[in-house]
Amino acid sequence: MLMGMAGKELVVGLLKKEGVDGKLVESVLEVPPDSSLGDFGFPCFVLSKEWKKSPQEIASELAGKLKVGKGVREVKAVGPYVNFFLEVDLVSESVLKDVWKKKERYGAGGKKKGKVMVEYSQPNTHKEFHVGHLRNVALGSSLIKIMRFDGKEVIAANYINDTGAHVAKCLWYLMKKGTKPVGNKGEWLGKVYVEATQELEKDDSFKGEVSDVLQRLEAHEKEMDALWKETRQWSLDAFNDVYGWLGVEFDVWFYDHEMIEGAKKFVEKLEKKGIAKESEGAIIVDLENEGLHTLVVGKSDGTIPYISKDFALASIKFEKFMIEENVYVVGSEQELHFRQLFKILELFGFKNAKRCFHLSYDLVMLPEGKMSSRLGNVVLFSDLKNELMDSLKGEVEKRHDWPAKRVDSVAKDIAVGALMFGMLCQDHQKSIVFDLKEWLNFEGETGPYVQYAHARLRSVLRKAKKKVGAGVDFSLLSEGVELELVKLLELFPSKVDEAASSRRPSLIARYCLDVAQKANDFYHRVPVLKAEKKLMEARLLLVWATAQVLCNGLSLLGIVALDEM
RNA sequence: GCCCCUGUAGUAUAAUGGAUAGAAUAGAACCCUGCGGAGGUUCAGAUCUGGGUUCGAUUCCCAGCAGGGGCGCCA
Repeated sequence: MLMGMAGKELVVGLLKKEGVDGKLVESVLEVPPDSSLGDFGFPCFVLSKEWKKSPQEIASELAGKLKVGKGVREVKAVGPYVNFFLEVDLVSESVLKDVWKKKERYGAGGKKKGKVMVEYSQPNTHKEFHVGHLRNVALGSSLIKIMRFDGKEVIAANYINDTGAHVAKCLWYLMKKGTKPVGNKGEWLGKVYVEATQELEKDDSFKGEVSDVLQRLEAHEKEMDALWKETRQWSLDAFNDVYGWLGVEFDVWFYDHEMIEGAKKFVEKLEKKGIAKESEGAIIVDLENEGLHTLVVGKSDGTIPYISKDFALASIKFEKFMIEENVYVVGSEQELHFRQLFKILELFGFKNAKRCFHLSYDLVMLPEGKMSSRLGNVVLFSDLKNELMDSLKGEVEKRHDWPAKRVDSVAKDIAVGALMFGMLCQDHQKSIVFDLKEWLNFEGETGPYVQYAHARLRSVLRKAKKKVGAGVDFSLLSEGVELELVKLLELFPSKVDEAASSRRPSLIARYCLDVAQKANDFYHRVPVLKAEKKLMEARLLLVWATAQVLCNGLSLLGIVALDEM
């Protein structure tokens, strides 16, 4: 990166001498699509008006005048572009030495001001955990890793939905049927909830019974409270199993039931400030002028709706945790909800209300359509996990004669790799169509593909039986594929920066794929261990650096870079 | 009805307004006496429609069409 900048400066300097504005050059200078075209390209369109010539003429004129030397090996006009070729060993030396020096910190950004809280996962207790929820967990956990690596202080938060109608429905059915849990209690509870909703659809008269349960719950009736606590814990245990398996962590846990009092107080303050008012027995906030409709912040039966609890939670985040930036990872169907929430926080007067951000993502769909618990076509996380593990254990056993424990552990790392990568490699604004067959196929653009590329590089390093060092002859790395690989490695720090500031983990996933593809290309075309000694040393360093960058990139996605698989 | 998001090979996707739209899967043909075939090589295949802005549009703007989501007491 450092020397990449220096290379850019050399080019800027050369063009400045010919009377081209330096800042202009910096803003438009680009990397050609194919490295055979050069290391940097200057598009001459921008000068066309000022110089009153066609871009092609300008390009050839400039290329003729510019002098080669001092790190710049060649200047060539290609159509409307002036392309620059840098001294190759200059680039590889700076990049590879940089990776060598920083190792697992290569790509990390400097410390940045401003405490951020990222809230994600937010599961409902008493409900099933399916692959749709996995997308949220992948996005949130990866974003946090990326932002931290980029230098931000980030608090990872979970917000458990442990009260409300869904809990009442589940407990109502549980009591009605009097069934006892079998197997994983949390998962079993999720199935009870599905049965409950199906039962409710059959007969309208059950609604009264459920409403009765809800009221007894909110009144903290002793017996009901005990059942709530017990069953809630089953769900929490199940969630923690999932988080543990995925290697996902939270710094703080908030619970829906803890927000009720604060929510009531907040709504009172809203009324005092004249932001909220009474209407038809309910308390509402009119945001019609903002184009955000009218919303209910206090129900006519005296209970508190979902959004008001978010007021209370936001107050805690701003006042107790003193955060400056507030990120919510939540599905796109709640976009209006968050626009309303942020607007009210702003009207209320929170200074950092403008620094609230809803990272919305689209649904995980099935080939036949939307997933729906009601219709029973949901892919449960646990089912997917088990299928993946079965398939992967078989694959690992085919290749290695390892003890069962190691097979298990490696299969798990690959399974997590497949899941996380699958959820992250695509833009979050687009829906993911979930096809189990494809998720069990580990070829192509998948996590295991990247992990495999890494494992092969590590294998070369193992077999070399020679210490890798940075004191090599960099000019020996002259093959096209070697230089392309070096240039890809050079990009990593800027990719991290871009992914963090645009909050797009998918950029890191795509980048890992690019590096893995190039690494495979290199692996097939260029022999390392059979090369002459000096050349082998240089190539070993490149292999080592590539593995390091893949490892750094994968870890930002929550994926283990395996040495053997 | 109004608001938001998305339209790229058969399928699912990538591309700060720039060079030949890049990969993947499925299809066809190949490569283990070459550092791990969970690989690699070759062939074939795509920007919803119509306007506009621009030297230049997959990208930005407008209008349509198609799909998804949302719109005062669900979360």
